[in-house]
Amino acid sequence: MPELPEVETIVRALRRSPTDEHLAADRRWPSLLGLTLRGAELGWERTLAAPSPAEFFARLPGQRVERIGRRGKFLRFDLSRGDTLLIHLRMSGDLRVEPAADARGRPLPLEPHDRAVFYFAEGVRLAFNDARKFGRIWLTDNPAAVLSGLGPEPLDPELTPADFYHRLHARRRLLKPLLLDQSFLSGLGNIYTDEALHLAGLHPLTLSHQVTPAAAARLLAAIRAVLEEGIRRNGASIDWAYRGGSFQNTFRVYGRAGQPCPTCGGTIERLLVGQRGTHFCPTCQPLPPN
DNA sequence: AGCATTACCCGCACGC
DNA sequence: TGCGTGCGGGTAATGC
Repeated sequence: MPELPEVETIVRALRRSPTDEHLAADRRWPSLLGLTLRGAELGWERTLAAPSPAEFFARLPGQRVERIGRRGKFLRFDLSRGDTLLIHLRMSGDLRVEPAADARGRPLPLEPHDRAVFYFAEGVRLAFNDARKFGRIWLTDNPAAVLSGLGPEPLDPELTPADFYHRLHARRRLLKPLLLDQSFLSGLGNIYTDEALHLAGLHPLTLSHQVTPAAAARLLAAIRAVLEEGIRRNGASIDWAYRGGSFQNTFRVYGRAGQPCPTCGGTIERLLVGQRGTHFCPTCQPLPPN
């Protein structure tokens, strides 16, 4: 489900200080910062990518959450004994923070599809819910080994239009699958890629090495614009996975095949590119002659 | 050799 | 009921 803006929204919510003014209004997200892990349980063992369940259960208790962050579509929790907890939500993963027990101390029931649950000494728990079971969790003292293949962060100002242009020309690939490739750029998924290509006026089948410097600059600006708009709207909520965000209300092309293009009024088309549904406006996003 | 492409796989829920 | 589809990504096989 989640792409960069959805993961960023979750990270910001998990990070919020308990004294934060919003917390009183939204009890779904007490801050996890500073809380101490007491234990965990797994509802689906394969959700744990590493280490073994035995080692996972042995290493977790007693570690405090010192930092919460994001790298690409990974959530990252730095713990107090040098370990890092990494969570990738893949297609259908979601997180909840909630009390672990009621006022009488009775454990509260879990939801269907809760694959992992982290219990904290302070009485709250973090539940990882994932209907499709594609999501993964790592507990590691070397997070760089898991994250090392990721390309640059699209919102990092150190990534300049010139860098981006050079990266595009270092490959000879279709723009759509290239932008989805996390080793090229980290954080984009199917929705924001289609939205960015439309905003930049580039056909998804454009070859990366034929993008001009001006078009590369436009594309990078469009990627940043759609990601920032997504973050501002707390992400997108689509299909049966509702997460509170509203970016879906501003989709220009994604999921709108057969409907009018917001720019020119022409009809949005849908293609299959690399097994992924791809939505675009043939008028606003012409395919350059080879 | 190394890069790019394609097909397939992984569980499940939903709409038609 | 059956089929197509999906906010992701890993792997294997094939092609240039």
